[in-house]
Amino acid sequence: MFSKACEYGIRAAIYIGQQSAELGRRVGLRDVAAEIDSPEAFTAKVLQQLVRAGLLTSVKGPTGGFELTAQQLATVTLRQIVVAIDGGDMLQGCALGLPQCSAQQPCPLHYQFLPIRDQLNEVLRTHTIGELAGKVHDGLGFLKQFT
Amino acid sequence: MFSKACEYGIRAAIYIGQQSAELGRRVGLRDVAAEIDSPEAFTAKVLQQLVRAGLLTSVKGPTGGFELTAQQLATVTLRQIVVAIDGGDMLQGCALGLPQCSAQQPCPLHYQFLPIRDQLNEVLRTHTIGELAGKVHDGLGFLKQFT
DNA sequence: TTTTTACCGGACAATTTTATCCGGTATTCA
DNA sequence: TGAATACCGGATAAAATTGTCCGGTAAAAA
Ligand code: FES
Ligand code: FES
Repeated sequence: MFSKACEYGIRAAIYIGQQSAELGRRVGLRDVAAEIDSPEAFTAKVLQQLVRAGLLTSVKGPTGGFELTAQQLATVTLRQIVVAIDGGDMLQGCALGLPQCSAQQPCPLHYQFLPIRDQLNEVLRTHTIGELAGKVHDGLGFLKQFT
Repeated sequence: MFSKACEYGIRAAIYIGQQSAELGRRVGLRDVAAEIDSPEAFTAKVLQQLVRAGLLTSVKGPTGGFELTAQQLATVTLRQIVVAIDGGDMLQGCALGLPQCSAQQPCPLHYQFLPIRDQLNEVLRTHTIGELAGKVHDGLGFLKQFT
């Protein structure tokens, strides 16, 4: 579905968002990688992408780390993260890989896949990081497997 | 969504199925690759996978090529092709990459993604190659872009 | 039987994705 | 000011995916 980079990016953003929202504190890379169970250096690259895209904030030096501002918590959507990392192909492209998806020359699956893709877009578009972070805080969602 | 190999495999199977159903003739690799606009040698690898999985039939020598029997046309589903090439991860795995998707420890997107994944499974499970081949024959579906 | 056709199988190569390492820079704190 | 902290950026490497090449095998036709 999503690339590994995108999976890490989403999980990281939600974790950082939860810490920002509930505890008002920044979290370091080491902490993030441990809490979402991802490779540290690779996660750093993904977070840098998100920072450059303006979807989360970073601060250098001691007491530094990553955080989501109140504004980011309320407005950054899953879709923005997915687009920033994976691009829009999965959100617009043809399921069978035709160079473009359109009703002009639809692939044999076009009309079956449209509602699925629309629903995916809807989910990604209507959920903010703050909202998902709330679920984690309430114990309704997990970002790694606890044995 | 799907891997390139899987996209080629689905398009190829539909094209071969259409030729088998409507014209009762086998098609060669060169023909397949041209009609679905895919790299020839790579497509050969994918077709070999599908033959080994019993989802389509190949015949060597002159007048040989690939075909779908009447039984295969009526019973082989998209899901079988996807599973044979990409495996079942996209059909069962967690959207955020957790090692397993379950309501025991759901990721924050679990309940939003379940209906999407269910609908995807339903589409793949309920459409046979013969059915999709019919759309191509009727001009309702395309397997490559005509300019 | 010989030749030709076309799939099969394995090795190989290019590209993309995933992952690591390390020095540089900015920031905090003593 | 100096030292420690932690993100930044580029280079590098490993792995997976995508793509190619070529000789081998089976089958049909001459
Ligand atoms: S043309 Fe294939 S999904 Fe629209
Ligand atoms: S646990 Fe993530 S989709 Fe089910």
